[in-house]
This record gives sequence, C-alpha cells and structure tokens, in this order.
Amino acid sequence: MREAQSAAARRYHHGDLRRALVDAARRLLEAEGPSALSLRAVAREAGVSPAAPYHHFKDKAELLDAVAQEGWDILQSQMKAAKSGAEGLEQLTALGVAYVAFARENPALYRVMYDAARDREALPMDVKEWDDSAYCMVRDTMIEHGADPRAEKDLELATIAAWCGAHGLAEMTGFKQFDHMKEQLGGEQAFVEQVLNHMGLFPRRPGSC
Amino acid sequence: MREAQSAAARRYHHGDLRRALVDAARRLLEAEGPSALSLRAVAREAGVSPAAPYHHFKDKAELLDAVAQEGWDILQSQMKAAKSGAEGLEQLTALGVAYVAFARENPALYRVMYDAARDREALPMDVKEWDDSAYCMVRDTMIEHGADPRAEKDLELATIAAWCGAHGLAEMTGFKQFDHMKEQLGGEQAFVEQVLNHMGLFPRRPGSC
DNA sequence: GGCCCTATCTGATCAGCGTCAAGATATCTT
DNA sequence: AAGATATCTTGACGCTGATCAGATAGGGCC
Repeated sequence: MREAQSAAARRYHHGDLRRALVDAARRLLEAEGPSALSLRAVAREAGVSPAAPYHHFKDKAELLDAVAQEGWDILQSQMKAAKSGAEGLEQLTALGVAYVAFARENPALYRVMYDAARDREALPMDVKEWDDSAYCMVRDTMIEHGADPRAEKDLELATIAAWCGAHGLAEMTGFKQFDHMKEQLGGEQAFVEQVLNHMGLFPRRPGSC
Repeated sequence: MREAQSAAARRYHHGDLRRALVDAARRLLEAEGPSALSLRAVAREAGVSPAAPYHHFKDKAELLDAVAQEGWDILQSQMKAAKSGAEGLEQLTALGVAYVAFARENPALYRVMYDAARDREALPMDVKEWDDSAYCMVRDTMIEHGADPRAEKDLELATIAAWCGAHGLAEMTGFKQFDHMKEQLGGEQAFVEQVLNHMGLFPRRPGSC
C-alpha cells in the first residue's frame, strides 16, 4: 500500500510534502485523468492523511495552481528546444507544433493549466516580461525573421493571434470531425502543421496581401 | 420555496420535467457559474427531488449535453444574424466577432459546450453536413467572396483554422495579460476584431504572400 | 542534555455531491 | 373499474472538499 513512498517520505514529518504532493498530483493526472484528481486521492497517493495537504496549500485550487505552474515551465522548455531545432521562418511553425504537441501529449495537464488560468487568473503574470516565456519566444522569433520591432502594436497583435490560434488548435485537434482531414494529410502532425500555416502566424505588414 | 414553479410544474407528474430541468440548469449556470451546476441544485431549482432527473437523463453528463446542444443552436442563430448584418469580406470578421461575443457573454454556457465536446465528443456530429452550422456558414462565406470551391482541401483547412482561432480567442480574450492592449485599442470589441484580422481568416491561394 | 515552542500530521466530523434501489403516486390502456 | 406503466419521493451509500482538536516530531534556547 505504501510502496510509492521513499523511506524518507514515510516519516511522520515528511521532509518535503509539498513537492511530494505536486508529484503525486501529476502522477494521478497522467494515469487517471483530470476527473480523478481529488485532493484526497492526491493525499492517498502521497501516503498521508486527507488533511495533511492543507498545511502546504490553502485549498485544492492552490495545489492545482502549483501543478499548472510546472506545466508552463515544461511547455516553455519544450518550445525552446523546438525553436533551436529549426531554421529560418520554420521556427515559427516549429514553435506552434511544439505547443500543440505538448497539449496533445499531456492533455490532462494542459487542461489543469488553462482551468487555473481561466478560473483564478493563475497564468504566470509576467509572461510578457519574462525573457524565456512562450510569449516572448514567439515575438522574438518574429523579429528575428524580419518583423519590424518598432511596429509594436502589430507585433503584439500578431503574437496574441498566434497564441490564440495555437491554443484553439491544441484543444480542437482531437475532435473527431477532423479525422478525415488528418487521414488525408497523413497524420495528426501534418494536420497541425497545415492548419498552423493557414493561420496568420507571421505579422502582416500594413497593406500586404 | 416553490415560487419558481408554475402551477402545472408542481403537480406530482410534472408535465415536461426534461424541458424544465434544462431551463433550470441554464438559469443556474448564468446566475452561479459552472461550478455551482450540480445535479441536485438543478433538481432543487426545478422544484423536484434529487433523483427525479434520472428518469429523463442517464446521468449528469447527459443533462449537460442537452444544455450544450441548446448553446450550439443559439450560437448558430447569432452567427447567422451577424453575417446578414455585414457586407462583403467583412462578413467573415463579423462571424468571428459574433462567435467570440457569444462566448464572452455566455462564458459558463460556452464552457459547458466545450467540456461536453472534449469529454464526450458531444459536438453536433453532422456539423459539416448541416447547412446552417457555424462550420458551413464560415466555409460558404469564404466561397461567396472568391475562395475557390474546387480547392476543397485548402478551403477546409482555412475553415478549421478560422474555427480554432475563434475558439482560442474566445477563451483567452478575458485574460488580464491583454488588458493593456484592449485599452490601447479602445475596448474589447476592437481588440477582438484586430486579433481576428491578424489571423488568416481568408484562405491562402497557393503562393500568395 | 533537557525543555518548550512551533510546524506538521492524524482522526473525526460536517455538509454536499452523483447515483441507485425500493416504494408511493399519478396517468394511460383496456 | 382495474391493472400496467411512467413518473416522482424517500432513504441510503460512498465519495468529495474542508475544518477542528489533538498527537507527534524537530529546532532553538537555556
């Protein structure tokens, strides 16, 4: 029953229960999906009583926020890797693909992340100032490939449009309505790339097109 | 305690409890938000015992699916109205604005709609065949304004891209990160229009741009 | 080293949830 | 009129998030 805990973990005073709870939550999330993620189940998984988490988190929402924050960190690092794995303008598509891939490979985590953002505005609030944030990565990539950094408004709108498009695609890629198209294009990856290319990923110069 | 019910509604046999339950659910949803939408609360609001709904819906999810279906119907009719209130290429933007406006004005309902779609694939499955569906409205509008109906794949990809973009924008427009930009543009409506215009709403002809 | 203070964890408890089974009641059919 | 059927109620079960008093352990102070 307690094989999931390390020797250190089963002491009365746990050592780092906060960490252990977040890990347990992520384990449960992956194994059982978001609906199974009860605070009591997390406590059970971590091998402590149902009331123990309340010494480390104000309530369930605060635990979920911590899980979500880890999700943003992982997403950010995967996008960083994707960017450096591509060249030229394809970096933008690569960022989008990495975003959607993360959401598709970690659907439960991605959902927790956005539920936290919606319900409690628990997005990293400094997302625009933080140099490594997904937001800044997209914006900077646009600049690196010719977007005018002085057209600040256009640049920001284009970044927002790209983010929204990626988020929408991430949530809808799994819809069965698109199965036929995915098949026709030779897989989900190709489908995602094509849809991304149909979005205005690159900022429009005034009067272009 | 029972003033919410009509005379007919308070009989032992309700008459049309199914309808009353869906209405009660929508009332609760608007008043208290999605988290308050318990089956027991819906039954209470309809003036009926907690077990009564089970004679009309298999479980809570099936009730939510019925609520979601009404949401799609309303969204569709609002988009139809928006299209006929605009001219030329602006019809496409108008469709997008109407979509986002619906989501913003009925956030709880919109969320129920997409949760149903995600968790139980409870989207109107014939969305592509149904002439008045949002999907077909967008696709047909593109054709009416010069998109080549024979480039079926491109057309479909463009429609999907538009849908994903609108959905993403609908879910993210409320984020505080964008407040500065909304203010700068003179309101949320203008913000939505601008972001939509930065998405590739219109299908790309091969080689354009 | 011994002692107390404080942070941490447990166990019991509460109201509310989704769901089900058994029984009561009204409507429909014949 | 009577029996069959659909509908609703009552009562229960196990689960949830949350709170509280009490048990326990570790760190700082003498």
